[in-house]
Amino acid sequence: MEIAKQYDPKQAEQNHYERWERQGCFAPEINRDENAPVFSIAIPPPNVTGSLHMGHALQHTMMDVLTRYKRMCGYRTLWMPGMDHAGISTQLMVSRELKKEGLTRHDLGREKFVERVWNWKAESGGQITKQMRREGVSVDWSREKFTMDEDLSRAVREVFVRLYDEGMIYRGNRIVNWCPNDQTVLSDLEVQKEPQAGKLYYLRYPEKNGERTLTVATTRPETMLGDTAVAVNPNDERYRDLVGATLLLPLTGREIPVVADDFVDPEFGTGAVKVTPAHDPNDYDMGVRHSLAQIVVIDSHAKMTAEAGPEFAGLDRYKARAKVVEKFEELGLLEKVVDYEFSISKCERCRTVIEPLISMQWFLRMDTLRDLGLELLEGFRKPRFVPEVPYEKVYANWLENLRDWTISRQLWWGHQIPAWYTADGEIIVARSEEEARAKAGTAEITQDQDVLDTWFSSALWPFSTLGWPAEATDLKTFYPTSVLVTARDIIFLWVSRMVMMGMKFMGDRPFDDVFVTGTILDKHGQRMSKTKMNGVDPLEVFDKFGVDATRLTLASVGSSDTRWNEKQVESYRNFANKIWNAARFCLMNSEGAIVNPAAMNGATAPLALHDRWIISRLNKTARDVRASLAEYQFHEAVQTLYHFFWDDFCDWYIELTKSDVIAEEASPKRVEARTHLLTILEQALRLLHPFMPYITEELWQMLPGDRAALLHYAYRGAEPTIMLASYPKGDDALIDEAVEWEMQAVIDLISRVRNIRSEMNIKPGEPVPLRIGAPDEKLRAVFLANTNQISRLVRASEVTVMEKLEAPRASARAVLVGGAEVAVPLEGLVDFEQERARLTKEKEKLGAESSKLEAQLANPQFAERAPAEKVDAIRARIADIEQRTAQLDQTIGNLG
RNA sequence: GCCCGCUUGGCUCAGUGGUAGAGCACUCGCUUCACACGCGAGGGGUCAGAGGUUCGAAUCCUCUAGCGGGCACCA
Repeated sequence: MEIAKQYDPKQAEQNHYERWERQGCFAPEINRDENAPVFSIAIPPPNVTGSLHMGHALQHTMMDVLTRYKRMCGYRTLWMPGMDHAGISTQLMVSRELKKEGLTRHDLGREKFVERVWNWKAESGGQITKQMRREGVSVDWSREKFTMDEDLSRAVREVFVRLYDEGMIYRGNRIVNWCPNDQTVLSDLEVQKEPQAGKLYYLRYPEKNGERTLTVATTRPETMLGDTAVAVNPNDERYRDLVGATLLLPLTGREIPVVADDFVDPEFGTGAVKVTPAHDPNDYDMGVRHSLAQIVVIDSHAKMTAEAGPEFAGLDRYKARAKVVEKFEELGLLEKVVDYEFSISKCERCRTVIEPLISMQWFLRMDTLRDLGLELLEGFRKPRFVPEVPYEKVYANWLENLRDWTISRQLWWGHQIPAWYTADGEIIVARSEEEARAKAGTAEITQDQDVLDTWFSSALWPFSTLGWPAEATDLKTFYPTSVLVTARDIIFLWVSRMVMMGMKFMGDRPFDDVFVTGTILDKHGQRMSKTKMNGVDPLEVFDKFGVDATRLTLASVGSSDTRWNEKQVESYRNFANKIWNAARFCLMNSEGAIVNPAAMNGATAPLALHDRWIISRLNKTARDVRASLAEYQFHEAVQTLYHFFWDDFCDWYIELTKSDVIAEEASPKRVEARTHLLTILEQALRLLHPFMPYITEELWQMLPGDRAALLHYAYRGAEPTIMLASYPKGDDALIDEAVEWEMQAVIDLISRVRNIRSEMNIKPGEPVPLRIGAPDEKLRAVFLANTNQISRLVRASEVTVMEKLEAPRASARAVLVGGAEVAVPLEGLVDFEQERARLTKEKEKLGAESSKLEAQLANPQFAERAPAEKVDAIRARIADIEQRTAQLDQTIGNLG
């Protein structure tokens, strides 16, 4: 068989995905076991804007590892793929394209514009699915969904109508976050606070009847044109007699009252606050409490309105600010201006400063929904956050302080709000226009022009994608889903809302676990972002190092943030090559043998020590990987697999079995060794498959033997693929500590001799005789049984095992476990001084360890309070050190 | 303002009460018939600092410093 010396990831990446998909391996229907347990994941739908970034690749890798693993364990698995229409982002993206043609969306009109977005979506979405296929994700494409699909839109309208009928959705004229650039309202979560170096202006407002003035402090002087009161704290002695007085608002001549309100902090500024109910959320609340008028002086484009007066009307808010300050100065009413740092709200997407405005919008009351979420968490600890700290607390805290959700958006791209208005302004909320007409009793109705916040439809994702509101089989089978894998920045935006909507409409949690991944930072520790241009494109990494190597790197990220480190991908690329070459060796020497798990149960012939050892190691590895994955410890799983394959399988097992495997003569022994080797390799490939789907499939398909027989029973009859082979169990009965101890003794012996060779500068090709003394009978038997391997691995000319070591004075020696000792006679080669130094150094090392342990043991309280097994372990270790030290002393003494 | 996380060898990160780990980098030696994307052998850390709890602390508690993140209506 001809196999390339170096692994070419591209070839393997092209060979299998299409076949897996075509044969239905990703669909749950591939599982023929009616009693199979269920595992399902709803993908966090990527936005149809743009392409996939490293964060997607990270999450997709983890979800794919889990899905492939569970599938191999015989679960009926569904990983549901899909995309999000991403309202504002997508609309902005297409608007930007239009701008290049010198057009705005208004030139096209709503219908044509939306059509154009759909075209754009088809193109961009196609790119994304292509990229996902490259990642190797085992999602069921036959079920792919888009948040604006007809069935998902139906779910959105159904939810809206039901919530409206229950009085949880309402329309109201309230103060909201307005983006003057995007011309839409935003929810609190789409607004970002930024520190801003600004000024605090102290303005004097004169009393109407009297000499006094009241000074207020503000960061936004231009809003004074809309002031309808000044508020002070009711307990503030300084202003007590002013409460109820009337002030003359400068520049306008308007009479405004001084009111008392607990909100006012007497310590801040002057202790008197100007109240602008139409342009500040706090003032809005105060205005409601004191029945103050709302005077709108800033419009939706952040320009001053006619209400601001003829001098200001039409001015930009910042120009107006300067002018107001100037006027106050002229009037001698500007007390002072001080530097002041405060935080400013900006639009998350376009960075424009948000203008708080009073606007007619749709809102969702969150009180009862919030309680559903909190009850689930407090009563059932669901969802279970991994890691629990800090996410559970952060999530609970946010829920507790939840405010109503502004769900309408002044956009064209999205789910149009299912509300209609009659000529006389009556609101009809219905599932369709027909239903609305029927309810209204007239065809003369017009639909609300706004669309819903993108996150409204995302909130329904775990059940809308499964067919809700229909009583679909998928819904019964796959809801609730098993786990949600996501980044931490959408816990509020998305996770919490899915929980609330799931509880409300399904009466059950949308997922059991929430695994929150870390973030991949650039090499300087900065977040990757488009604006900073510091992102690393996953496709480029795939091209350079292969998908499997990249997946291993990403799976190693875990739940804490990690800087991108290409060296690490390179080391996993090397690992892939190692796997390739190990398999290459197995396959080049496979004639006459096949993969045969039954041949390794020891029933037909007793197994060699190294066979029993690798079986034990393999099962321990499987057990540990399973335990790691159960806790989403991907990093731990990768480490376990890496060291099993490289250290145990390649460095030791292949080398120990090599002499039998490459024997020139065909013999039953050779067949047996080859069978064992192939069988272990096959098991190792299965262990690796969820992490490295391409290389494992590529190699698995080359293995000799009946591959169909290797499939998990749930997939009997399917086209053979490693995807459907059963995941190694990690059988405790096959983990044998005694065998591992024995093998370890051999490994240690070999290592010590290699150390001697290296330190004594013995040429690698130069054979040396080896004399082993082992007073312990069992240990002696182990060495005797493995003289061939030992001889081969240390390049020994001869190996002599005896009870009591006898060796020439001119030998290099090493002390082993159980009182055993090894000597390498080196007539003429041993520099006695050098050997003395070498042994003395070893003795010192042991001495240092021993004195530490002695000190610990000497503490009477240690023996008293520490658990007995700890004390025993230390005593045993000290005894071992003593024995070794005594032997070393003797050896050094013999040097003369 | 409140809350949280991180600080471990040159670099990137594991470890979370019982003698400090990995990969990369480094040193020495190897074209050993799977692999130089490799093989063998090594060197290197008082686990940010101080105090405390404990028989025992990188690991638990307190404080300090540096870095990062989240939340908040301070005009």
